[in-house]
Amino acid sequence: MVRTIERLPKRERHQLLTSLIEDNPFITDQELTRQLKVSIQTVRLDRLELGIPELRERMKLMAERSYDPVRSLPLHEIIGDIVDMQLDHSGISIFEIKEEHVFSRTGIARGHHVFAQANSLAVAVINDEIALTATADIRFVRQVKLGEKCIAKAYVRSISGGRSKAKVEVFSYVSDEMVFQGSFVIYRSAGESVIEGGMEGADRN
Amino acid sequence: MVRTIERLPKRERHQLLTSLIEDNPFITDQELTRQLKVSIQTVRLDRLELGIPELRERMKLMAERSYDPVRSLPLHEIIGDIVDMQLDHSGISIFEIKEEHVFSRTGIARGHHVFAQANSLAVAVINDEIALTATADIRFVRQVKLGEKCIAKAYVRSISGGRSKAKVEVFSYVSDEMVFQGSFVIYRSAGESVIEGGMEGADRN
DNA sequence: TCAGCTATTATAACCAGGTACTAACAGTAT
DNA sequence: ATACTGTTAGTACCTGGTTATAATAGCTGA
Repeated sequence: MVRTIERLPKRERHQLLTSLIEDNPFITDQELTRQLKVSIQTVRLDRLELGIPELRERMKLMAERSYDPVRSLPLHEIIGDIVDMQLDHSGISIFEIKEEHVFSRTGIARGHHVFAQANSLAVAVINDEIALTATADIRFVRQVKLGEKCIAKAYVRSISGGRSKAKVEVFSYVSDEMVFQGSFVIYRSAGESVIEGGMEGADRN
Repeated sequence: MVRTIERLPKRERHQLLTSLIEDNPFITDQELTRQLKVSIQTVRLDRLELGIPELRERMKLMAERSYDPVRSLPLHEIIGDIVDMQLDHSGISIFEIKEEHVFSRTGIARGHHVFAQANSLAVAVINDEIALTATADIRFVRQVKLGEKCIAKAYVRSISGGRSKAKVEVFSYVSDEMVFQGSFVIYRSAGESVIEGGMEGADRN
């Protein structure tokens, strides 16, 4: 038969359908019919097989996610992904600079995102129920730009003051080049009452 | 007639309807009918009068808002609301600590939010096309807790280094009590090329 | 007292964007 | 031939509405 050139095998069509919906969740089956050049039933069978819900369900899920005040914020716990962690000793996290972290005009990351990565890592590396940043001495060595991956390394330098203070140094790199350096003093509660003057609490079990 | 006790005058019903939808945007007219004890037609006329779109439109709007990568993030430009601004001299912003800024267990604000307010204010107060944080020396004096309003005051202390550097001090208060203090060095471009070592760019016209 | 008004309710037709099911047909494999 | 896969078609039904038209109740002013 004159198998039209357009027609894809099922597997490929499934992939295409998935990616079409992924980068436009607001697309209707009608539209998909047009783009995939198959009948609307096929589109629906495909969605069924792939477990992709109907348009309205997709919108509802998105709306619900954005309505949840906790999940809707990216800066909840630790900023960046932990890739290595030795409590009370050192830790490493990676944080990719995306559109939402930069100034649109310049493509340069806003400083507080780089700070947030370093700060949350410094707090996380302290093995204690509650850890709070007391002071920080930071330096932005060079700009970090859109798309760059920022690797923060934290080292616990000392635990002093009757175990109530720790000094943590954090260095952030973009491929071997240092972009940020910070020296943090973290207060820690040794299971006791909250220490005055801090700013961070770490939820940990 | 036995005007049922439940029935509200139109005005009050409108208010109630508005607030019902406000704190549960996922409610259907059917549900509203039950809660307001009027017919579904009345509910719909009310929505029409009040310009409240149907459930699906409401969900769509929410989904679209959360899908827009720019609008979906609260930390885009300046953190906190500017209440006073004298460029190259001083500025004040207010930032309310909400659920999303604190550790759930302790109710204490994460440090980088307080830092972000101070940092973005320090950058904003510099009257230049591009302003970048070079270094910061900061101190969290005491914790800031859920619900507290953080008032940051920035003062430009000096403009030196051939107009390419500015020193800005920021003090943050919760009702007269200082909670944060920071000393920032901001690089500025006097309309020239970008200076190395900075981290912030300010979009301004 | 009665027309005129607003507010409310009822009824029906219609819509988008589906689900669920049943059937038919083409091509391919066994 | 038979069975199986993939695709298309058609129908009934669903939710959560819209739009339009009409009927009813209650109050108001002259």
